[in-house]
Amino acid sequence: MTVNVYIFSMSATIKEIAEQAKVSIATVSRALNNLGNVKEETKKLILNIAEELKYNSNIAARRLAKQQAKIIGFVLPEIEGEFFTDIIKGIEKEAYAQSYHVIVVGSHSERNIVESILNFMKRSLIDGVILMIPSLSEQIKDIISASKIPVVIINGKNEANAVDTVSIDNYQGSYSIVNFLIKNYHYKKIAIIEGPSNNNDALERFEGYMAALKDNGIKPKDDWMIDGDFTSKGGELACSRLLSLLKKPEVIFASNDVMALGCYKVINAHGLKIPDNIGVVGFDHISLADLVSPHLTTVHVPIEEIGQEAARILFERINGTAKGVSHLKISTGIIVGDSCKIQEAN
Amino acid sequence: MTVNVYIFSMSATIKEIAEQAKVSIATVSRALNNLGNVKEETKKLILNIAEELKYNSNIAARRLAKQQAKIIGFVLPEIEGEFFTDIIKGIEKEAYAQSYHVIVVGSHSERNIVESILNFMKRSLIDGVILMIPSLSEQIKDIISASKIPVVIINGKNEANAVDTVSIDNYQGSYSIVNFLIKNYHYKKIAIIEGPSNNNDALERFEGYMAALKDNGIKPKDDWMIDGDFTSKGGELACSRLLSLLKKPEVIFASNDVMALGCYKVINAHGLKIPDNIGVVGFDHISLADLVSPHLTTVHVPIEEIGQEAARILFERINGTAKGVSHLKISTGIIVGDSCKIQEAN
DNA sequence: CTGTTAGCGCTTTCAC
DNA sequence: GTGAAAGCGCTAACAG
Repeated sequence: MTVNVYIFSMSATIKEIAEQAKVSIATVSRALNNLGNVKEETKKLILNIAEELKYNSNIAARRLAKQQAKIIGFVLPEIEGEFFTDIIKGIEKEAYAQSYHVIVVGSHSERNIVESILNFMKRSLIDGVILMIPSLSEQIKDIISASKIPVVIINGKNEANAVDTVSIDNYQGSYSIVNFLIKNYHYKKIAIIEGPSNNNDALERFEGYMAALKDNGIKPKDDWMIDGDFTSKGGELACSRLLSLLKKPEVIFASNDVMALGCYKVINAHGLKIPDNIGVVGFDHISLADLVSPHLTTVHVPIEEIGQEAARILFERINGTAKGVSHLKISTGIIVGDSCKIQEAN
Repeated sequence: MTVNVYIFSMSATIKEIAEQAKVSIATVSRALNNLGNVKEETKKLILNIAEELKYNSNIAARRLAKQQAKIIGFVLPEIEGEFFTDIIKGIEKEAYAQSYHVIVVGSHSERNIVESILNFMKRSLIDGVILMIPSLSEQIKDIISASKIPVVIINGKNEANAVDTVSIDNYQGSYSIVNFLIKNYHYKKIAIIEGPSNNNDALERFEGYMAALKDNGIKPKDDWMIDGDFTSKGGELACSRLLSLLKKPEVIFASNDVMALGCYKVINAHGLKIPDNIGVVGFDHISLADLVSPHLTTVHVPIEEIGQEAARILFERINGTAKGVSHLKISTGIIVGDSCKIQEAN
């Protein structure tokens, strides 16, 4: 690509192209948009001139005429986290492939999620929107169902409503790592630190844990199911409880990595060694899982893929090629670190 | 705010308002845009009707007429990092205050930065752009200088060119933490693990280190200045080198947190204790700095503020209120963790 | 103060 | 195949 100043010199309009090609603007429009009904010859001529003039269509004008924005929106939740970047990247990638742009709005002190969404939907600013929200309020549900533009929700519990959703397959991820602990490491005494009780991810992860135990003939033990809150401090507290038990577990499944790190801290403070004295596994595969020592064994969540799939589904709906409501579950994988150790048969 | 279905029902146009108010569309436009020259009475009437009709201006139409997009762009670099989210949040916050929207484009396998930028600037899509790039190629410089729309660069070395920049005050951050190590903890033997030699941040951090030593009458020691590359592995290697020296330093200043974590790993592996046997400090204050134990003492970088300031400067330029080229340095702060210990006088 | 009117650049009928 | 012309919804002179 050659970069030169002309690119910015007041991009040519179809009118100018029409003049040079000695045709009408209608023909230019047709040629440029590949609408057929244009003689090959004139079309080539027009395309050449357009190229020469470094023509770029004026997006606002096209939008006005077509009543279509070629923009989708992404509403950021209020919560913090390192993963938005990746989600945005995924969305943007797909949007690029569809020649769409992505507008990002956030919710913050001066504005709540509802307002963000509404502001988006009104004014014919965008053609579709991706929402990332921990839970759907009634108000938001109303907005969505009244909305004229397609909506895809990331990580909402798919409450069988008519909205497309994309979410992590927490159940599968949880099941497979617990199963892995049993089958591969021969762990039998597996504790879990749960997430917030009102959090859907946390709930599904717990269910996966229970199912894996059951399928392996292991009886769950109440003492080994501790409440947590997805924070480091919460992990520490829960871990302390577990270490103070008379019958300690052999391994702790923290239902997110941040809590697993809390466990690391407490276990070290107790003068114990991971994985020799006790194993730890997490869920999420946040970047620091690979930075701590020993490396954390955890469930990998393909974050960028979530964004990309959400966008893909949104475009299916925008383009009218969707064939029913999607509730996509993104599968996870296992990252094998050094925080677990094969147990001798006993 | 009351949410109801009407919001989405084909937003009214100024024409409809004009009909109901029995005035011309021009008057409606004036009233809506607060342009004066409208009798208070009619204005109130118009505003009422607009409210009633849930009027929302059609953005595309306004853009076309005003030749102004009310959108700014943000170009994501190819590099990874947890901080984009915060930067975007900062930008979006400021944009919201100015009633602007933010479009995000990324650079990835299918598209390089140059292409992203060009695509942005052409087509009158946006009114200004914020670029986040590690270094300015000649090509990009050309594009920027030819550009008709304002550009603000985040984290570029401000090469005295005419472009506004916002960057971290690496020198000050580095100087102050090293100074803090000396003044507060009485460290005298301070090693540094440098960043990549072609990285401007790394260079400035090194200079801050040197200056702080000098101002405290401490002579730098070649053995204690080790090359690094901002990766965890690089931190490990450098730390190993330092621990193998006959004359070991008392504390290691890793010029970013990730390398500091590499040090943690090696120091633990050597059976040494932080901060009893050796201290460690970092730079960046990434989220895991607070999750490891002992908590890392490091330099805090206010990331969201960077985005917000970049946007603020961009709007100054868009609105024509800028008074010369800005090269803003964002000051850092010190996060006191537990990875350092006061040294006894010796 | 208010109305008329000419665009902004593009798409899209409807004739020819 | 191609052109003329009517908008899309809004802004901004220009009259009055």
